[in-house]
Amino acid sequence: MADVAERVGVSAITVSRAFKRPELVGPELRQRILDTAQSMGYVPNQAASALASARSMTVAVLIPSMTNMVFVETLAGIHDMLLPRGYRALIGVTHYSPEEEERLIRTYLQFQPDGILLTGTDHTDVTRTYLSALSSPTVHMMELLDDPGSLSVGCSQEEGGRLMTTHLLERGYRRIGFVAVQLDPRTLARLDGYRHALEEAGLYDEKRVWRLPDPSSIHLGAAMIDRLMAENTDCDAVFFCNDDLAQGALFQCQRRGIRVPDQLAIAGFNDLPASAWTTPTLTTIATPRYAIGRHAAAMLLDLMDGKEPPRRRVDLGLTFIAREST
Amino acid sequence: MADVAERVGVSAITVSRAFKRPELVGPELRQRILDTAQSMGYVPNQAASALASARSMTVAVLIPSMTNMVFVETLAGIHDMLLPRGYRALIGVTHYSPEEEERLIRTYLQFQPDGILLTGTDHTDVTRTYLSALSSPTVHMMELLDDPGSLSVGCSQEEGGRLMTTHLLERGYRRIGFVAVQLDPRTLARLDGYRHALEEAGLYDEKRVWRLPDPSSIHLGAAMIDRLMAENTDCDAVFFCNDDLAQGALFQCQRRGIRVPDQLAIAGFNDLPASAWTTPTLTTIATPRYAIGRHAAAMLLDLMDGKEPPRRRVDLGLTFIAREST
DNA sequence: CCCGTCAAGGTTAGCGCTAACAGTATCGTC
DNA sequence: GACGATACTGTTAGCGCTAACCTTGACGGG
Repeated sequence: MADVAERVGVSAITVSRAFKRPELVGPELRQRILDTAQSMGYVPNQAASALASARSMTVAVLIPSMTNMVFVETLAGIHDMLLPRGYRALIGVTHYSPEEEERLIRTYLQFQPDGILLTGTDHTDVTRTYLSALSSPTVHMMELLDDPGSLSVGCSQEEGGRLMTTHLLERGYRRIGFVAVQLDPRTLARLDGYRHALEEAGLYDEKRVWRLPDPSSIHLGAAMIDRLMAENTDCDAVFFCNDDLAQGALFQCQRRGIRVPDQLAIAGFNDLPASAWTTPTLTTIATPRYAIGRHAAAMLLDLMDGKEPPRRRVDLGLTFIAREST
Repeated sequence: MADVAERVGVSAITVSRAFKRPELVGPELRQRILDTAQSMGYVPNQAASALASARSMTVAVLIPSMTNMVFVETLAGIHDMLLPRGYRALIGVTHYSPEEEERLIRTYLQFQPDGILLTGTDHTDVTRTYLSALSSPTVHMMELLDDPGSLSVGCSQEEGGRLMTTHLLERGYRRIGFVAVQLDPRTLARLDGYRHALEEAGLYDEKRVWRLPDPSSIHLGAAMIDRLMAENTDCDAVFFCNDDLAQGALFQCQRRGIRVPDQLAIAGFNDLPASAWTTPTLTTIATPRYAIGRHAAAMLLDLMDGKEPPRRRVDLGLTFIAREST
């Protein structure tokens, strides 16, 4: 920066301003500075800038998984919102573990992020201590928090579970199963919604619920159909906590000649792209994950500007999508 | 850091060393320092560290797309390799545009990355200038470079195209079509492989090649089947440049009652998870994308340590997977 | 012509850390 | 008992930038 300044014949601060506060430098001088910098291959040093200004222009984003498209799309929303404003996302993958999240938080605090985006509400006490000791704002994504002190953007997973179960009841199914995998808080909330809806109808039966800690996959969904058949289940419908699971189930039903939905109805969650194309097409619930990313980032931008966001809790709702599989 | 040092009764540099060069500090003093830091909520400031040490412990990673699982898995490989060594990835999405890539490079150079990972070999001149002026090493992923001055980890896309086409010829197909979308260099290399194989067999016909700039999707694959039927194509096999495209085609064939592979054979590329489960299952070529990420990161780690990597060009090969659709 | 105002640019100091070099005990060896 | 090696800790200076304050000159109103 000093070299550029000398070449142009100004002081270093003017070069700094030409980059960071362009309105404070005369237009033609500014252009000369930028051109000279370009020709000299000069690029401002972000570490020095962060140190001097106490602004890292960085947002730490923690998501449970990178291979789950749901979070990747959330990330895209965050990205699209932050980049134009000059902020960069520092992405961490927690693998659904609050302990891993704590470790990542510790690492990422070293970057003095100007804001933090977390997935879910399931954090360790240490994580909570770190965050409350921090001056940077934190926004929680996916699930909604009732605590008025916290900021959250998401949708009600419990309502999703309830919605789908109610739909199945309306279609006349009475022995509705539920397959829960991963067992993260969002899956369990969907399970709660399912249970409440069935309890209200007097039809809840624990033996129609399968809980598996494995990650969701097509393969596992197919394996679950085999298991249900082997166990001679009496289910007339199965609600899978995730679309890829349900897709695997549909594939396997097709292979085994199980007629869907006549013999067994199948429902999913999240509306992944392939769900509109399977045979039969999959009844599911679309979650606004891209919008969640955008909104959470927008809220964070407000907070980092020192503004109070319009709402501290934003429910972006769910879209029920009835298709052929139920 | 000064506060922690004072509390423990040592100098600041000892605190610094307790974190960054633990072997230089006596074990029990080190523990006392770490405990005190923890209790005071002290976390080292990465910006100051980067400034003083001229090491950002950051690697810039540029990928074309976040919604394409192929690159997400590559990212996972990179992540898994870099994190244990203390490096962080700064992820940029180029949307398949060399100009966007140039813009991102400019932005990310501000972070003084210790290394750079790029996808493909298609870069603007300005990007190349930036990189050659830089002291940090760069590794190219996915495609292989013949230039001995460059470092690359990937597999031969052209060979992939050739492999699949040869397989189709061996199975007796003679009027083999190709659907190319996105039209990025990797797709075009597969198309080249396809063309060369057919030319050698004297069976290449330009009218059986479809080129579309749109991104790959199930929807587009399904639409292509409709288009092929509407155009009354004489193809007995179609090689889709991507699995999701091929999956869409399979779904649509099933819907329209087109028998696969008897009436029309269908092949894909990349081996996405669902391809083993469609009806019929999809013949495809598995690409070692996770391994590419790991290897590229490992190569970069060597270079950042000042070591020369064992090889400057690593071909991780392809795996042909014959299934029911051909 | 004085004064206040404003735009454009400069000076000074310091952000929090670590490289490089400089001690200072302690120990074993001859 | 002198000497070098080893293990640990300290001192000094500076990384590249920007916040906060300061200077200068142009301009316009009364």
